[in-house]
Amino acid sequence: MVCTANDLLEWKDFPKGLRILLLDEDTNSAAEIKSKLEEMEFIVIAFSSEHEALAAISGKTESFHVAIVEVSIHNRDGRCNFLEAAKDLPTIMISNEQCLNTMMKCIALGAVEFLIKPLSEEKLRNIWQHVVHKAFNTSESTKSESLKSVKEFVGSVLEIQQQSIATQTQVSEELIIDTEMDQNDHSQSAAGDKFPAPSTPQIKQGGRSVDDGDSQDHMANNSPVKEGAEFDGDNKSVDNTNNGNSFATMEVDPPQPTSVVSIKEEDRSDGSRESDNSVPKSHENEDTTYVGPDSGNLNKDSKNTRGTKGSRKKIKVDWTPDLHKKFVQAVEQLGVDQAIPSRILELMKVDGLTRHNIASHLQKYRMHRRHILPKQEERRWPHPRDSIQRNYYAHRPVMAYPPYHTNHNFASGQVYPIWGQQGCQPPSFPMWGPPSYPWQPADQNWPWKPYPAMHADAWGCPVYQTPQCPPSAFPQQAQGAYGFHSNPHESYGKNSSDINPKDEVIDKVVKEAISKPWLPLPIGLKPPSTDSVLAELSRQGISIIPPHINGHHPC
DNA sequence: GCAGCAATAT
DNA sequence: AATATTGCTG
Repeated sequence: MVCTANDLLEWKDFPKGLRILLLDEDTNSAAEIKSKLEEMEFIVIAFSSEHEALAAISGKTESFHVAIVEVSIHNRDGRCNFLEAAKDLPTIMISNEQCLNTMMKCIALGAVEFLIKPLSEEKLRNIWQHVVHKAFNTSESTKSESLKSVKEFVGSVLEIQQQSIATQTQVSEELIIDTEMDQNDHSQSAAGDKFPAPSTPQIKQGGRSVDDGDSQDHMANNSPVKEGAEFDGDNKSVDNTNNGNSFATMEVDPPQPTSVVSIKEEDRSDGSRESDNSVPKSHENEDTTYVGPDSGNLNKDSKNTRGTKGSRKKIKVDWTPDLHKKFVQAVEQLGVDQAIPSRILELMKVDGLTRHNIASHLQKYRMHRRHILPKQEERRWPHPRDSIQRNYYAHRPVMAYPPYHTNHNFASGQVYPIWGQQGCQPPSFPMWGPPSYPWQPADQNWPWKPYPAMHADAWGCPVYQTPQCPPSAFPQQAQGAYGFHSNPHESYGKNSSDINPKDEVIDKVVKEAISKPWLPLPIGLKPPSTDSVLAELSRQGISIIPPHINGHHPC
């Protein structure tokens, strides 16, 4: 029985009526589970053999909304096959054994959750969340009819909620999670239990069902929601796990995890802000990150009537390094030439992001590449002029900064981020990918945001605060620091060495500068004062200073 | 209707 | 400063 969009009424009592495929060879267990599920008014179709179950879903996963499959170390392999065959069906594994290996394998193969028997009513009650999650996180093309139906329903519910926020009475309250305050503990039937185990998804708000404009149907979620809420999104697996009150988190979908975007709402000057009682609008960033780009939300401003796209609050996507990395990966994957917003959006699989967001980011990204990479190349492969010049570039702290980045930033001690994996990164700044990734090249680097990795030293050249890399030519270091490496080959491999000068490098530079003061200083640098030089040397343990330091030519 | 770009708004 | 939005063009 396929469910179509016309069956919305069918979900009047959602999640009652969800069709569940149950596969458990242990007849006693199966009967018990089936009984519990039926008490909750789910429709259970039980199978005692994997073969039958596979036959049942073969080619028509739309016959079910969710599958509950028992697994043990004995039938694990077979279950893997099942998971493979049931890719489009949210599958919950159940077992008597808490075998981490098996659990991981199942999850890795796409199981949405792994529950250990016995299954309590609480555990079973929330399984609908997987269905909803799947419904919202599967591409339209591969989505089964049953999931489409659910999605449609959920979308309609959420929309209704938005429109009647004030009175959150309506229909399936179960799905509603309110936003602002509290949450988490609703006693509602659906979301009710306290987050059961591992990954039981908690839908918190949902929101958007419609895209705004272009959107895809993703939802977004956030992690730290501040005031408004948005809806969920997906899960970036590990990361966005909810902190205790995750608002809109949906469960994760192993096969293709999507991420969530965090968005900040900006205050709008127009009066539409209405109500919100909410919080003092601290808008600024801080916590106001929302997730979910779309309109959604209920809370905050949603009140307005507009339906789908009317008054969408303004939300800002926070292009975190991680998100940017995803973006870059998508671009690289598509090829710079074919990277267009819609495709990037698809590849990124980040809920909440819209094509507009990406277009905007892409615009900036391209601009960076266009303006910066060429110059970078020049610097990277300078025309051999004279040996002196070359020597100079090879050993001096050159100010090889792209125009985009003003030197004064360094001068003022401001710090910059390292966008990319080629540089030494602070422990908290994860590498963006193994060297084998095709995308990693230059793109990932663009220092748009300050990052506490380097600062200007007395010489006016960037120096890492936590030097850990071997010496290398400075021009590159400077570039790496700015994240404008354009040569992928150099990028990895020497990685950290390109960017973080070590103490010895600094020493070398300092010594050289001291011993050859007649050499030109890098553009943009002003000669250090003797005092600063001495201070720097002293700081680095260099006490012997050549007599000619004061401007006398050594020869 | 989308993509891309530039200008402008937030 | 970083993004979003808008207006235009193709």
